[in-house]
Amino acid sequence: MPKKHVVEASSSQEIVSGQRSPSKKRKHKEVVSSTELDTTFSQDDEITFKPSQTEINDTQWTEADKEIHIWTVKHINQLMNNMEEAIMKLDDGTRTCTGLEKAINWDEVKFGRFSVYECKMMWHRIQKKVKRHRTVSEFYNAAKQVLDQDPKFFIRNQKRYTAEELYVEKKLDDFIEANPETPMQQAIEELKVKYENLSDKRKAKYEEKSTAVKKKITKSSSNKCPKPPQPVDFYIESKLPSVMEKKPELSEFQAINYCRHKYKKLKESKQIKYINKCIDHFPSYQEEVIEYLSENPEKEVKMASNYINKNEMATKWKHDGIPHKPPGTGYSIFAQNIMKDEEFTQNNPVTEYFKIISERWKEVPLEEKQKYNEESHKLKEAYKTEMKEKLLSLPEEERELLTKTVNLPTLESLEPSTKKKKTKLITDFWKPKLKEDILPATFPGEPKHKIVNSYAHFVQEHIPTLSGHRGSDKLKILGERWRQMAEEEKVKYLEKAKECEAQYQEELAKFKESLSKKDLARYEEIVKNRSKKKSSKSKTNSTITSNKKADVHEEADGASEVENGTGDEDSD
DNA sequence: ATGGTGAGTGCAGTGTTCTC
DNA sequence: GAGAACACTGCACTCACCAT
Repeated sequence: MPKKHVVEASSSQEIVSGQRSPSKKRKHKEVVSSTELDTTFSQDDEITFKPSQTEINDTQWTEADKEIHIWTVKHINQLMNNMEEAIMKLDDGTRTCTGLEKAINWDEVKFGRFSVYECKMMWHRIQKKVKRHRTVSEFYNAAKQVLDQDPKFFIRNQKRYTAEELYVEKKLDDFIEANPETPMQQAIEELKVKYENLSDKRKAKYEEKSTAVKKKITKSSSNKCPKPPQPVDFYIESKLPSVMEKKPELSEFQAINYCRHKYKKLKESKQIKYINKCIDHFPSYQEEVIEYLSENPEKEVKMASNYINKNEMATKWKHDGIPHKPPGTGYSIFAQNIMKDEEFTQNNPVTEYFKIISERWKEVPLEEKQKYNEESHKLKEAYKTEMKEKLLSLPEEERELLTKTVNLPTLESLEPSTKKKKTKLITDFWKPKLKEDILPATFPGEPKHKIVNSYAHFVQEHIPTLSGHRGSDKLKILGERWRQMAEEEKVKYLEKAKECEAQYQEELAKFKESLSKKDLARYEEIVKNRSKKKSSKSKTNSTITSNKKADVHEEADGASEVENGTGDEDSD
């Protein structure tokens, strides 16, 4: 499994912005005036030169570059010395000029007031001049040397498209060697006939190569950003030749579709092979995109972050030992059990499944339902434990990726207490993460507001005695009792309320004292926000109530209209 | 707006298999 | 991934009541 699965879009953006756009180059070209770059003589009386317009165009000039464009013989010698050192570090005898230029550390080469770009430019000029200076025999010897090392070097870029051409290319050298008298054109014709007489199996081999070449050419010519292949593509790649051989009646397109269909029906254990191939290929895809971006700096491309889909990812994790999520509820288990029955699924239309299941579920006795629910609970707990163990065994980075991509539970959600803790540690308080975290409802450690209402105290004390009544009835009864209560008796609750208020104020003052200036400001902000929310809520509530009332009126009006025969429908 | 609480409601999300 | 039909869960919220 590749360590880095996801490449952030921002990094690819950097690649884009890291390139100098062609327009910028043109700007520089315009700025460099001919008078500035005139050939001059230095104090050393040595001949200097100005870069040609083409050289300026080829180079990425900065404002600073323009000022230091005069090279003397001394400078050239210095550059040569620096280049020698740099080349000695890298050159293993096989590097080409282009390859060397890419690998070289130009920061070590640059010197004095000459920038990297200017040094590069001068090195280009030196190479160009040396090439022109070469004699024909030197050139011939160099070419011969290349040919000895790689006989196909000078023809490698010729693209051959068809399977037949690929066959001819492969066999031509041997054929000519064996038949030195045969003219080239005739040799090609004879090889073409030979190809025609090949077995289908051997032909398929060349067809496969041809498809790959065509694919490569179309890819480069269409200049589209590479896309990550899917597991099914790897399956097609490996199976297509044999499918086409076994089913000659199918066109290539049909054969591909046939492969797709086959892949869908493949067991998960077999799909894993192709999913893994896909994952292994992802770094190559990233490289392709980076290369594409460097060639097309003007394009804004977002690199795919998911190279396999959710299901495939789940298959992969499942295969790697991630426990499979159990069915949700007792009813789900019941439904699942019925669905397992092939007779049931074959004899009923899909849309009827759950109608039938729900009917059967209704007939299940309560005790049995309870059993299903217990089983569900057991499975859930077992899953939680297993999942927790598995997640803990993974490195943190991988765990995060896993929970993000497959929507697997987080470690927190697997904790035994299912209810979320509402109070936060004061140390965690300043960590802004989620929107709701920015302004929570309460401040950690804040004293709870005490009951300042005498009636509320009365309710609090007496409501437990009315356990047999409905919630709404309880307050009805207590309201009645409160009204009948003597004023002297009420004083008790009034004093309690006052006491509570005083206690609350005291606790609040202590709490505020314990806070730092920053925390206090934060707390006050929360209190302010709380009262704002409440007032807006009460406003919306009153609007809803008034709207409801209006609705009721409208409904009543509408009903009366219908009754009176004035509604639109009735009038027709 | 506040205290209390249970019942009820609405919504989002989960699960099942299969097709398009 | 949506949609087909259904059950279920969990959460947030409302409602009922009253006096201060």
